[in-house]
Amino acid sequence: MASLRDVAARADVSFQTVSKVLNGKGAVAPATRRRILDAAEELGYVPNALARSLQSRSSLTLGVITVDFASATPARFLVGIEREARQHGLSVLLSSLEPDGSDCVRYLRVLMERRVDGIIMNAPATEEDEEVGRVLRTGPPAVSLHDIAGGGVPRVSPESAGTAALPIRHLLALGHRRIAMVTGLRRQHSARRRTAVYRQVLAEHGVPYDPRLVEDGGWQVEGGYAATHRLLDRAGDLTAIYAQNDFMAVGVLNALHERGRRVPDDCSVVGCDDHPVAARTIPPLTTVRMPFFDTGAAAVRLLLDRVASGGAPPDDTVLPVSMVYRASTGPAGA
Amino acid sequence: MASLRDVAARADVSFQTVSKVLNGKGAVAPATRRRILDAAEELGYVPNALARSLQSRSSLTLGVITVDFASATPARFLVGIEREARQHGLSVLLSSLEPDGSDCVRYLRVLMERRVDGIIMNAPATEEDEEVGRVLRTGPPAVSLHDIAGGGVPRVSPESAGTAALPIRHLLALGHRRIAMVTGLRRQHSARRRTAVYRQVLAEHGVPYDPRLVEDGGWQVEGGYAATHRLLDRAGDLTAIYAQNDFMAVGVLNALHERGRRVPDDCSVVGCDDHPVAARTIPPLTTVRMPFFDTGAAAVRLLLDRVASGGAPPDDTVLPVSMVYRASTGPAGA
DNA sequence: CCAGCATAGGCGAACGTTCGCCTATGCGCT
DNA sequence: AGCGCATAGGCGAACGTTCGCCTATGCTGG
Repeated sequence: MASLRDVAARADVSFQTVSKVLNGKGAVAPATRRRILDAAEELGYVPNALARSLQSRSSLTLGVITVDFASATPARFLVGIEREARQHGLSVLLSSLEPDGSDCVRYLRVLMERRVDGIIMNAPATEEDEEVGRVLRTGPPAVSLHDIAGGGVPRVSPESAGTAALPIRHLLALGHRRIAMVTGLRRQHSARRRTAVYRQVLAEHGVPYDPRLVEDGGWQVEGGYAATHRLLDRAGDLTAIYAQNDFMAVGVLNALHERGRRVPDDCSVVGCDDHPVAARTIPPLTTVRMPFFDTGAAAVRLLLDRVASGGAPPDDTVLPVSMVYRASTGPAGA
Repeated sequence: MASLRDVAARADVSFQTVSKVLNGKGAVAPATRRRILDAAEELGYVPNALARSLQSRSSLTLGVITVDFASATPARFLVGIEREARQHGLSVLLSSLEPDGSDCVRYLRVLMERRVDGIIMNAPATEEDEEVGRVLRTGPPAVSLHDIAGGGVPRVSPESAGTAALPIRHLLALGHRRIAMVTGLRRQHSARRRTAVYRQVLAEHGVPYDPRLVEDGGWQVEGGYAATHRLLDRAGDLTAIYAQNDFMAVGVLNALHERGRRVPDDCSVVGCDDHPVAARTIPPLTTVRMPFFDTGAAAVRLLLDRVASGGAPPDDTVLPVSMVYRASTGPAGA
């Protein structure tokens, strides 16, 4: 692969002059310029970004560490991140983690070795990992979609309280009192926080908390399905179910169908995320719309601000969520 | 950020000796070794992969160019690619394209500038782009999940003929004759190829081809929904629908439900991909299982072979697909 | 007692850039 | 005629590595 020197030799100038021409800096005579451009063209010269980065001390790369994005949610964050990064001329170096996040520190190190300009974390599994927090604080500027142990890393995320409060209030307003919830992996902060909000909103409306109405669905379709069967087995009087994401809600709908419970007449269902599929489940799903792409984009912008300013970590950013009302919810006891 | 030189100064040796110690090459006295390791530790030394790549002429990076992976299919390929790459110690540089693939050449150039060791393409929109083919042939070894104009780039993909032949044969065996198909974007090769196979399989069974039974669903849930309504409007006698992916099948099921057609009694439905959601639609969806992760992984392995051997592009790799039978299909006229 | 060799570590060069500074040429002005 | 200045382009250095080769020291064996 041709280098500046090769082009220079062919155009009979010094390689620094070639650099000048190719970067449009410095004064160069039109004829020389032409000769250099031709030589570069003929040799198929492609600049070496590695060398450039080495010299300029900026790799124009963002590192992204994400939970396995085979599921919909992380993939959509990732899309938002990638799109925004691209718009700023940055490349994205992608690392996905084991489900338990055990290899996070290792990948952080790889990103640091590659001198990425910034790091975006989307790894709920590492929320309590002190080591991850420590490494993040010593490395390049970082932003996280989740909590980071020990702080110092600004967070950008959809309003987590709202994702539980909105649907529960909606169901309460419809007259429901026995409201079940299918959670994501309960050992994760985000699922636990939503559970706390669930309890609090119920309490505000004078509805007692019943732990038998909460089941772990592990974020997956099958988990939502199995959780619903368990819920119906031990709390058959429930009249509504909130699933913490739409995929689990698909499993919920299926299980209710199997049990002969009509939706929404016998049981209302609310999902979360507003995945395209939610619009066409049977019945179409009332759900919480999450600003996935915007969150990813906001994370990138925040990171770039940090890189540019070099200042202290800014405040957390919270993006609003909203309800989408469809046919899967109705008045209690209809 | 500390460099070899900084560590060397602190340990009072030459920086090359530090390099030796840190890479475990060459003979170094235990005491010196200790001093160097301590110095590196104290300074928080992190090697500079950029400089290393410059010298070693290998970036240990794979470039991936993919269609927008907000939809399920490309995301799952990507996961397969990323997992396999990780296992080989390679990082993944991610670029996603505009829907029309117009920025493909630009991103290829970025990858070449960054001296990636190989390129994996997952961009159906550029299948006919001659320029893309040309650039790919001059760059580092590449592998594509789709066709590349002008050839020279080995292809790794699920068996495309099977994805249409299997479900159509299944429906024919159930006695269906009026079999409709909801395609992906029809201007793409893969969708067109499946249409050709659809015609051929029908012909083999003596069933005439009726263009009114084929509709474009554009790969999306809503597209599948709208296409089904159009199909029912103009060919109400259909008894089965094959949707070229599961998300469109969700839309198909919903539209049939709206029209009061029971599945599978009044109309059978087959999807494609075996997305987790397919197992819990109402009714659960008969579908084609695609080896997404395996395909991504196979692409990486093929690419690594090419990088290692430096040989000529190997043959195309085709991975088998299979049927998953669920409740959405049944005998015709049941 | 010295050749020979293993061991420890230094040193120069190269990878491909960018940047700042220096020099040579030519021209206009007083 | 001579000064100064703009223009064109050369040159050295630096970014942080790795690699191969060289040298100094000390030990072993004949």
